[in-house]
This record gives sequence, C-alpha cells and structure tokens, in this order.
Amino acid sequence: MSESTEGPNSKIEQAKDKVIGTIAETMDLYGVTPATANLYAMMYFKEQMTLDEMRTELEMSKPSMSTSVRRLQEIKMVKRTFTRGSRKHTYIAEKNFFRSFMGFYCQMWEREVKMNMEAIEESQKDFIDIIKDSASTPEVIEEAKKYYDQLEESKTYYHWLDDLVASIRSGKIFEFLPKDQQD
Amino acid sequence: MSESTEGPNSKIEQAKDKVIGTIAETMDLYGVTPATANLYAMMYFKEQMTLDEMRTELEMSKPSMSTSVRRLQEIKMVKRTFTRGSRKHTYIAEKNFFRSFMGFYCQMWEREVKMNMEAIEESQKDFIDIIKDSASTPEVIEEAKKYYDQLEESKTYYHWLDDLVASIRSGKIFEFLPKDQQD
DNA sequence: TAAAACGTTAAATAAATTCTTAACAAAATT
DNA sequence: AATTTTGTTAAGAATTTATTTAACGTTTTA
Repeated sequence: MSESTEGPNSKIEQAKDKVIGTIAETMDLYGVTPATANLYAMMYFKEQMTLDEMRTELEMSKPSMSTSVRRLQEIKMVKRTFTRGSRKHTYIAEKNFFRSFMGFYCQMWEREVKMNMEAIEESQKDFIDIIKDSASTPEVIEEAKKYYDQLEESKTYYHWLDDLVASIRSGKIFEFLPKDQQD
Repeated sequence: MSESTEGPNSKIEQAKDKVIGTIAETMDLYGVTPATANLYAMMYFKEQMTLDEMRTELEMSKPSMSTSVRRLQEIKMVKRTFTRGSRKHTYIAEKNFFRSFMGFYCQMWEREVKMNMEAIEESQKDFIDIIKDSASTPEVIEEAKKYYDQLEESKTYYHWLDDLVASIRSGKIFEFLPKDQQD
C-alpha cells in the first residue's frame, strides 16, 4: 500500500539496495539460485506480492518467479497469504530471520541425519556379516571391526544433531542462548 | 598400512561404498563440488593419503585433487600431515564430525553476520540522512523510519548467530546439549 | 458455454560451473 | 648445474545448472 512514490533511483531505493545485494549474496551459500536469492532479498522490503508484481520488479519470467517462490516456501522463507477479492496468489517474505533459520537448517540437518543414519545401519549390518562369516580371514575381520567401530562412533554426532534440531524447533535453545543479548 | 588385500569388489568395499555414497550425496548440499564431496567421503575410510593416491583411487586428475583438498582444508575437513621420508604432501580426513561441523558452519555464519551487518549499518546511515533531510516529504520520512526499524530489529538475529558461533567455538554449547545423549 | 486469466510443467536456450589438459614454478636429488 | 619430482595456476572443453519461451491444464467470469 504505502509504496515509495519516487522512482527507482530515489535515495530510499538506493539504501534498500545495499541490503538487498548482500542478503542475496550470502543466500546463494544456502543452496538457492541467484534468482531465488534476489527474489527473497527484494521481498524482504515488501508486503505481500503477486507473481506478476515480482516479475515486473525483477524483470524476470513468470515461471522463474513461480519456481523461486516454491523453493522459498519449502525453506519457510516465504508464506502464501490470502487476499480477498484477488484471484492472484499473494506471497509475503518471512521477515523474522529466526524462523527462516529454523526452517532452513532444521530441514537440512534432518535430511542429513536420516540419510546417513540409514546408510550407517545398513553398512554396519554388512560388517557384522563379514565378521561372523567363517570364510573371512583374520585380517578382513579386523578391518571390518575397525570400520564398524568408526561408524558406531559417528552416530554420536548424528544424535547430537538431532537434539540440536529438536531444541531449535521447541525453542528450548533460546533458554541457553537468549535472543536479546546485545554484543 | 592395513589396507584391504581384497579387490575393489570385496564385501568390505561394498559396505564402505554405501556410506561413501550418502556422505557424498549430503555433502553437496554443503556447497562443495561433487569431486570434493567424493574425495572427502572416500578419505573418511582411509588414513593419510598423497595426491597421487587420491587420483588413483578416484580416477580423476591431479589438479582436481589439489583444489578439492584445498577446499576441504578451508572448511577444516582435511588436515595436512607430516610424513617423514616422503617428499609428497600427505593429508588425512577429519573423522570427528563435531570438528567438521564447527569448521564449516562457524565460518559460514561469521561471513554472513559480517557482510550483512556491514550492509545494515551503511543502509541505516542512509535512512537517517533521509529522515534528517529537510527536503524529504513526510511520506518518505515515514517510509525511511519503517525500513530503519526493520533493519534494527534484524540485528537481534545476527547478534544471536554470533553468540551461537561463540558457544560452538568455545564448546560451551555442549554443556547445554551434551554429546553423548542417546536417542 | 466460451473466453480469459492464472499458475505450472516441458522443452529449448543461455549461462555458469566443474573438471581436464597443458604449461609453469618451486624444490630436491643426482 | 641439470634433471626429475611435486604441486599449482591458467586456459579450454564438457557437463551441468539456471532461466526463458512455449504449451498446457485449471479455474473463473462474462
């Protein structure tokens, strides 16, 4: 509603662009494409937007906006909003970085834990089979034990990562690390 | 020293490959190239290795190994080791995932905080100038204030992220989230 | 019911990245 | 001092990824 009445080169726009640029720059470290990063950074200074408003603002194609918005929704950085009277979908950027942090990293870490733990369990079964196999030579058995133990030890980390995710999701981590502590 | 005396298709190798595959797969979410991810995953089951041993094992070029090792060193997932009597450099994979976690995320988050905080400070200065500027219309001033406040609020997150990095670096986080907690 | 609006999917093009071959620089051994 | 060994840098080829144009399906409104 209360958009700048000035052109794109106003002082306001210039000041915003400094932050938009760096947000987009650091975001591509988060595994999103440049277009997606730019979209979020731009939306950070906007209220709800339609796909057409996005493509006008960024001068990009509509499918690009569509896929970028979907990706941003997946990592909880953009939410769908319901605007009555409009057929067009509207979306709004999550401006609370704590929630973005939670959405992105918890999802990422859960995936990592799940995939690696599954592989570890399977692999450990195989090593046990080798150890039990009467056809295995002593050297092979010793090696299998070594790898089994190495994998067993690594589970500690994945358990910890799971605990970290849980404490972020529940908000318990903020009892340990408060949000409002100043530098 | 105690390498498998079996061929590359032994049961041992097959069991290892399951874990190697998933580690590599989850690692490219960490912003490393496939070659780099494969290298680390393979080294996870090895003692110290030379560049030539790596290229033989992965059947890739030496420069590829060289750049991959450097990248892995940057994120503290591989360390240089000193092997007397050998002119070749030797490297060993960090097998403690807690240390890898620390090396990777702390570096990433510090970069994010630094870059974004710098941009925010600059941008806020600009908004103050606009607010103080007698040529600014009331609407523009109101808008500038809105963005200034939005940025001010976001600083809370960056301070928190800085605290998180500090508590990981110091190990204090393990008082809150112990390493050995089982599921 | 037909036409228009909207969003998504599919195929094609453009761009960027990754990996390799080749040339180079530094160090060590003969 | 010359030659070999080792690692890195630079340039080029190839693969992959990102974005666009075009076609499609669905919903809405006239």
